[in-house]
Amino acid sequence: MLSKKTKYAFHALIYLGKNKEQGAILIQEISEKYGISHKFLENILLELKKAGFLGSKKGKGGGYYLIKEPQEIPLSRVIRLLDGPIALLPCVSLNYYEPCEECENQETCGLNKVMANVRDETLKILEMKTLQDILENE
Amino acid sequence: MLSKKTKYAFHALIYLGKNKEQGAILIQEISEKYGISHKFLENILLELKKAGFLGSKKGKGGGYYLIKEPQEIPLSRVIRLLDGPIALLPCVSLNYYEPCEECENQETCGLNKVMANVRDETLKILEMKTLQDILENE
DNA sequence: CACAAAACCTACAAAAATTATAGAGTATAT
DNA sequence: ATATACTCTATAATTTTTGTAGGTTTTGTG
Repeated sequence: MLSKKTKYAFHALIYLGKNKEQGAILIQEISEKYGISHKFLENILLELKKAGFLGSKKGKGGGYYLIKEPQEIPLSRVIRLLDGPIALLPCVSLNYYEPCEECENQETCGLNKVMANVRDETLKILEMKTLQDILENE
Repeated sequence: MLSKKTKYAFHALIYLGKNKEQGAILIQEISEKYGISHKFLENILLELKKAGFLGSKKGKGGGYYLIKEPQEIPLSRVIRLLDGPIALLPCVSLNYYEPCEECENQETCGLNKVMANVRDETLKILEMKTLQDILENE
């Protein structure tokens, strides 16, 4: 399951995507809309900004806005950013690789091989689906 | 990522699958093989037994053994048993459904629709892959 | 039958991760 | 100059995961 952080990130991205033409949007507007703690959402939006999805403006009239096209934001990137690895095991993670402690030889580990396969198939889906797909279903 | 519980469950199933002809196998044998705490593994094997994957025998000469064919144990069932939902959101979980608090109307939620789609695709993989596939790669 | 072996069961403790909050700092429009 | 609203770091609270303790029950064996 996605963490709340990631779920909230998606809600924020969706809201910003739907209201693109309005320019900068307040954290507060989004947090009230979805009943998310203002401060918690603040951290999330900041991460999304640092990752290059959002832009922001300080001071009066400020707020956040999308700086990427919705079709350039695959689910996989958002999930990796907020939740970490998509792979089911650390030893098959492309972005957060770590060997499994209990595994003597990764080369001959059947679990490793099958999970690498699952990862590839999962990534196909999560890289194909983008914010655009979500917006089209709203 | 899978929890350690689920990962250990897979290791145990693999070990029992590989050593099928030996009959009942001690918890201790598995826990030592993979460096898993005996007591922690005990709980896991018990769950696998209650779910109908394993049989057991008490007393001297006792232990655990596989009672299902490896091809009858899809990854999805093991993951659901130990880790819970496979879906990325509670509102699209088939086995652990819960509405999302922040979502007014699930019927018109684009996130819901896309995540239901992701769930279907993910399930196709996790239901197709079985313990048998892992054993074949060992 | 007595005993030892090994699974069964419940509850709890420790550790880690997630979720949430606090408060001071910085940039900007008016 | 001031109010507004994002930025940043640290920390607190909560929940989940991981691990431990200790007794109970079943079963094979001498």
